[in-house]
Amino acid sequence: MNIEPLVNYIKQYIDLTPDEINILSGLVKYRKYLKGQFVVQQGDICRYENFVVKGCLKTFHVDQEGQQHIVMFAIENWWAADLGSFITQSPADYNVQCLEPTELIQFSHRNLEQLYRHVPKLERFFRIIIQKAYVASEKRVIRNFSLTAKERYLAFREQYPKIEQRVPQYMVASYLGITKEFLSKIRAQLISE
Amino acid sequence: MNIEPLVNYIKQYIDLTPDEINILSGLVKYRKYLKGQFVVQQGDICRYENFVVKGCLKTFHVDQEGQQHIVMFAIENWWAADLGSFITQSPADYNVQCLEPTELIQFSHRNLEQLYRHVPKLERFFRIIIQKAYVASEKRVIRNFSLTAKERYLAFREQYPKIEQRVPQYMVASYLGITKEFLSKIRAQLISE
DNA sequence: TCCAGATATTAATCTAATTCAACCTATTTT
DNA sequence: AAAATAGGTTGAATTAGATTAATATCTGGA
Repeated sequence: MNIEPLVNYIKQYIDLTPDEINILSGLVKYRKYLKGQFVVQQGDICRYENFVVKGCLKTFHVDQEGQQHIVMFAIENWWAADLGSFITQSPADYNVQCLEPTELIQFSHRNLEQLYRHVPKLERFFRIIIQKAYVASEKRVIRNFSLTAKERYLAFREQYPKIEQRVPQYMVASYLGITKEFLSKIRAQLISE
Repeated sequence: MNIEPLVNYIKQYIDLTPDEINILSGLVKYRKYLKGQFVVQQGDICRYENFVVKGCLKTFHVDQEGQQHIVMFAIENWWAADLGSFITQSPADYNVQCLEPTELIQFSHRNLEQLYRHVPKLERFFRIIIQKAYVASEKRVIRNFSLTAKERYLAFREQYPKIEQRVPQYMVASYLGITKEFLSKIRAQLISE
């Protein structure tokens, strides 16, 4: 169980004493997944908030017509979960699936509440993390409205170059909210410019 | 200064002692705005996180082409700010403007940090609030991808009936990411059905 | 009461993006 | 080596929604 990446990540935002690190490491699970495995499935309750130690995941929603919409990707030092489901312990709207062999540090709902009690500083940590996620999500809403598909693709490439290299193109298209064919055309056009 | 609505709102999530309420009320400002006034302007630093006691506001972004995109509306018992700007105390991407005479309870960045120190429970409160906001924002991203403009309008009407009655139709269109003309067409179509 | 500005509708034309269908690689599987 | 599978490209037809422009309606002052 390699908890170090998580500790380093947390230390960017708050200090942790060795004692607190011990409490933390006693309240999380370390788990490995194979490529293709589901960490959360739409309709199930999301049991864990997951910190990615290694690997790559996609969070996606399947709509009434059976179409897949990717909400986000997660790689090393990111988080993956259906947070809405996790918070309220109600059925998930999203699936979280491994695109590579993946290792996660998992916080169960109950243990996270315990953790808040024993290390209240972590309440602050998670507030800060979620604030950042929220701000990013709002920016995405605006970008989707004010930019063309091509501009959105360029912004994605700029912002997440590491992800573009790790996931197939049709998933990038799904993340951008366009068809794979149209992304292919955009790319062809960019090359010929 | 009418702090009661805020206290009642907070008490939905955490308990507050009379002492804590006192500390709180000592660290917030109460301010009235006229219709049309700006609470935050794009480019300025967002000084306050604002709780709406009375009134109605819009948060919007003006893009390079000068087009206005409404990110959210806020009415009684909601929050209004450019949270990204507030958190990092950097220039705002959004404007927050009053659509009616409005009364706000304002948390300055510095006072909020003090408040966290004196009443650590509030760290928990704001974490919960922001979690909810984040989940709502993600849902909006998905809805924008998987629903047609008509479906999005119907969802908006369902979810925020009070807001639809209070703001002009062209602002609803902006919130939905469509033109006012197209919204008008959708409405005509819905009536004739 | 009437005017001016703000808001809403309608219709014609235009365009970004989708759909569908065929085809083209690579890479695994048998 | 053949066949199956996953990923990517290309082109023609279609559509959701934008743009433009003209007209209509509503509203709150002087």
